[in-house]
Amino acid sequence: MIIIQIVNHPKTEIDMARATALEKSRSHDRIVHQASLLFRENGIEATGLSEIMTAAGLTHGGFYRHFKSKHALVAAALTHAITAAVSDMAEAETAADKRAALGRYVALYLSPEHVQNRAQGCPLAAMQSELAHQPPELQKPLEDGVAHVLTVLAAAIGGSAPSPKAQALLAHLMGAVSLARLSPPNVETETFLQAARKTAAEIIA
Amino acid sequence: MIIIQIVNHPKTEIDMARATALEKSRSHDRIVHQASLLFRENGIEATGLSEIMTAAGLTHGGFYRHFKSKHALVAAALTHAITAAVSDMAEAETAADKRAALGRYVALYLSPEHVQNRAQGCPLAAMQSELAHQPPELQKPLEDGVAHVLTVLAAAIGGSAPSPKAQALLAHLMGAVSLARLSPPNVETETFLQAARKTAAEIIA
DNA sequence: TCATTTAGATGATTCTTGTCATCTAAATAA
DNA sequence: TTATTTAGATGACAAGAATCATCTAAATGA
Repeated sequence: MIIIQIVNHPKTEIDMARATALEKSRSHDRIVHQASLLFRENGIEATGLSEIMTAAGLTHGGFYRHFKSKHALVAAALTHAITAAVSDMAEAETAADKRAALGRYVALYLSPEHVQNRAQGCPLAAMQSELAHQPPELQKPLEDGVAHVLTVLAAAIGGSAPSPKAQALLAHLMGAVSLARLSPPNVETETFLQAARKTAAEIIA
Repeated sequence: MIIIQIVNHPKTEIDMARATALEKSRSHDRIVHQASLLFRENGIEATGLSEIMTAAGLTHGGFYRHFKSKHALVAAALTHAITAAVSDMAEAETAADKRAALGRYVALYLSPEHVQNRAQGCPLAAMQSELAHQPPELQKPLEDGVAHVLTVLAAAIGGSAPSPKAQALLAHLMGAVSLARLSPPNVETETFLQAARKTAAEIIA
């Protein structure tokens, strides 16, 4: 009741719009977030819209209030995931001891946890081959995202893009996690990741 | 007419069976080969059975004379592609100068041609993320294939599996080609591949 | 109070899959 | 000749997808 009274109180135009707009914005964010998890976990094509909407607590029909197509959602989810990944790296870029921070990031990337946690891990490693088959309108967000990651890595290493070292490092990180995911989880995994960390350190040096 | 006469001539049982069996075997091989190309080029899920059968010069309905399901074809196509890739490497394993032969293989893998030629290139690099989502019955052929590749690489380097060097090398190769394919083709590609070749050489050394 | 807007739900559509029963044409065997 | 086998073709089917028109319930504004 109190809520209703409050709602009925006069508000500024911005406030009035904000109430519903906020709801929609929250739904929007939930859809994007769940999509980014499911795409990484099960693949883009293998994930249906209804699965995503259900995960977001909605039904499939409401989807087109938020996106004009599945492709548009893929773009949003990809950008979302890359942005999150870059902000993980941002620490390495701004930290006092860049090298130490970068080392911590590399150790996190080349950890067994990351190998197992595909849904919350690096979107490039998780969706690599599928990303190459996306339609042209997705290529630009993708290429921009890759370029962004490379810029941040280059800065953390101590140079500026285009940096062959940053490229070699990213390639090595992605390849190592991908290969680890193609092999059965066993005791060798850790020694393999150790070898990958060693190589990564040599690339940075 | 002559042909008919020849056909009507008595043959041994083996010969008689061989004529049709050979036809079927050839169709079978064409299906597997075209599938392995299309899966790498456009993705496994994105490639329909009718597309594959048309590419093999047949119609979609005949498919189930050769395979019990699409999954069975995926397994056959994957094994086919990995076997072909390994035989490319075999030279490096048996050559007099193993290191030089391995160097040639690495140069070929990290070439612009391989980056562009996804359909005929390394199946692991081409289908990476999709392979991880395949059903359990495909995991064993896949893991065996990866293990086989690693064994051959380890032998070429001069050790035996499990070899952290071979693992790090394969990871770097796969990652470099994948990353190159995620970026727009431009002049930087060659300098990036150059950096990747340098790192590969350091891993082997 | 009543009219308008809109986020989300329902349900239908259209398309594409993988799958399979059935038909054909040719080759083999009797 | 006639019967049998079978690789491949035809066509249908069910399941699942993306998409979208329409309905609903609630909130806004007059």
